[in-house]
Amino acid sequence: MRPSKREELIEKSLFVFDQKGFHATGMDLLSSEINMSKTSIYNHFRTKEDLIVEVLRLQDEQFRNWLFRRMYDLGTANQGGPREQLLAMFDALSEWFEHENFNGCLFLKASGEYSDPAHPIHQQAIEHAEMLEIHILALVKKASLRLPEMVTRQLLVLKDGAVSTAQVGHNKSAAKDAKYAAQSLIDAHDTSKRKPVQTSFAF
Amino acid sequence: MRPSKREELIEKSLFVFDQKGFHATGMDLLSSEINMSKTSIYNHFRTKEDLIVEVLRLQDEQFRNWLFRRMYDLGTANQGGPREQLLAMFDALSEWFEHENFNGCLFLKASGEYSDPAHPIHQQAIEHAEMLEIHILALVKKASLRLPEMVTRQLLVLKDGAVSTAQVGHNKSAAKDAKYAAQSLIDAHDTSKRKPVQTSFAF
DNA sequence: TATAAAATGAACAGATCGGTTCAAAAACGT
DNA sequence: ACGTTTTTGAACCGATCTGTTCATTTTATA
Repeated sequence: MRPSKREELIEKSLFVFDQKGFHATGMDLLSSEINMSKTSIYNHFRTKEDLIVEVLRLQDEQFRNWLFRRMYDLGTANQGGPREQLLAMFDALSEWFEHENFNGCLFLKASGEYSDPAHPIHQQAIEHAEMLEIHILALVKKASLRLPEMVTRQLLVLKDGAVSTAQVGHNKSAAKDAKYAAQSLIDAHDTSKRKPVQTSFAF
Repeated sequence: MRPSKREELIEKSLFVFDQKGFHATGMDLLSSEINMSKTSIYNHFRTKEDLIVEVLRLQDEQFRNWLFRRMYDLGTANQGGPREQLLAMFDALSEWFEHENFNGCLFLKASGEYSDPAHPIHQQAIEHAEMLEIHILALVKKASLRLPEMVTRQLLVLKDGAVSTAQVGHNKSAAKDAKYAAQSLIDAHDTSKRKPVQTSFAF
């Protein structure tokens, strides 16, 4: 069994599921869209759901690789450090949103169509989020931010909010808005800066 | 045509679609779940998609009514003003997330299953977001925050991020994290407080 | 070039899809 | 109590669903 054929199947299925949705994509349609016989598909995967799980695994790998690489490249330019890499996440997101094939987050859509958290497909969405959190947390700690776990979760809330806002489409500036919000958050927790005053006072 | 039967149909369908998804819910199953004959359903609605649009209209009305009422009640306690109402949005979200029937945002799921922005179902999701934005913007302006449009979009990004984080389920503290982030944001744009310093400086 | 492995198309299975039809029953307004 | 409206169940339609079967062709390896 050549690995390339199987990989090609998963990659092309990823595109179709992303564009048309999981339940809305029938196996006959998928077969014709990716130019592979249904017999072959079922020779590689026992069920449609098995295929979807593998599709999500590939997307997890591809997305994380792309995002972290992009954060690094954009963030380390001009002597940028971990703080700049964190902020570059939102510039990377912006690039993603502008892409012609952007159609929302596959994991978000997967969790929506398979809402049982115990379902293997939903589990993949959960695992993807956990993997992202590990990497972001490491960067937040490198940036010496106070309350690193909370700041990490907040940055990921901003990221997910930008993604879902971009998916629904009511706000084209989601990535930029999220970036400015992230800047405020990071500055407010930067140990190298004076702690911002939280209570009101006169000038 | 009695309005009560039709309303009952929409309300019960709302629950089923929310729990099982749109494509995953067949009309025969829906018919039995809501105890109404398929003939009657199709006497009220020409197509399944027409029904879904009406379901989303009801959800828009119910959710906005509930959220704004809850923001007002929670936010105006203890002499709270618009600032407290805005922050109360995240307390309301937290209540929602804790509810036994919480299954994510119906509009987010709708936009995921009907990704064409021109589709009437997707349009309902967009309109819902716009209606929310109008109300939040009014509150932000009442709170005399600088850059009210941007702050509004940022607060909504935090809200959507908390919702999608709670849907995927990898973070139970999403509402609380979003609230703290919102506090930072609001304080940073409060005209009655000293403008927070954005550049680093020594003590 | 011979042999094994993999991919193909097309038919098939049983279930379900969205939607329609119709005669009978139930609920309604007056 | 009447006639109208609404609801019902069940059968039915053609299409599509996930998944299987199988004989044939293509591809890779040796």
